[in-house]
Amino acid sequence: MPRDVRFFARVYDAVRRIPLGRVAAYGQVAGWLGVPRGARAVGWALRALRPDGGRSVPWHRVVGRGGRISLREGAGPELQVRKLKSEGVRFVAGRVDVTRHGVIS
DNA sequence: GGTTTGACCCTAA
DNA sequence: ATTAGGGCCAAAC
Repeated sequence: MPRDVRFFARVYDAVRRIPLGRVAAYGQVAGWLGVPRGARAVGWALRALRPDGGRSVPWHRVVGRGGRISLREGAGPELQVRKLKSEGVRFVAGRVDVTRHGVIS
């Protein structure tokens, strides 16, 4: 893997290949990048996406392990939930139904 | 360079 | 079920 490619860019590419209506965990995305323990770094990359508004990256399809929404306060969590629901993603007890919408790998 | 910061995650209590 | 603590990684200070 070319090391000259910025980590952020690799994260964004990985997130882009999450199909509509499916979700992936931060740690899962990290695994795709070859950094199994880099979940936090993935979150860090997505946080940096904020100024952009995430228009080119489906950031809302990335959730915590077990389908938990990681965004803490403000308009964050609601926005993510709204976007997911608009894609047909189901929620159970406040979490994404990961058995149903989790990515296949 | 060392230190701090997070949209994490696992384990133990 | 909920909380606390520690380890993780990459970028920003």
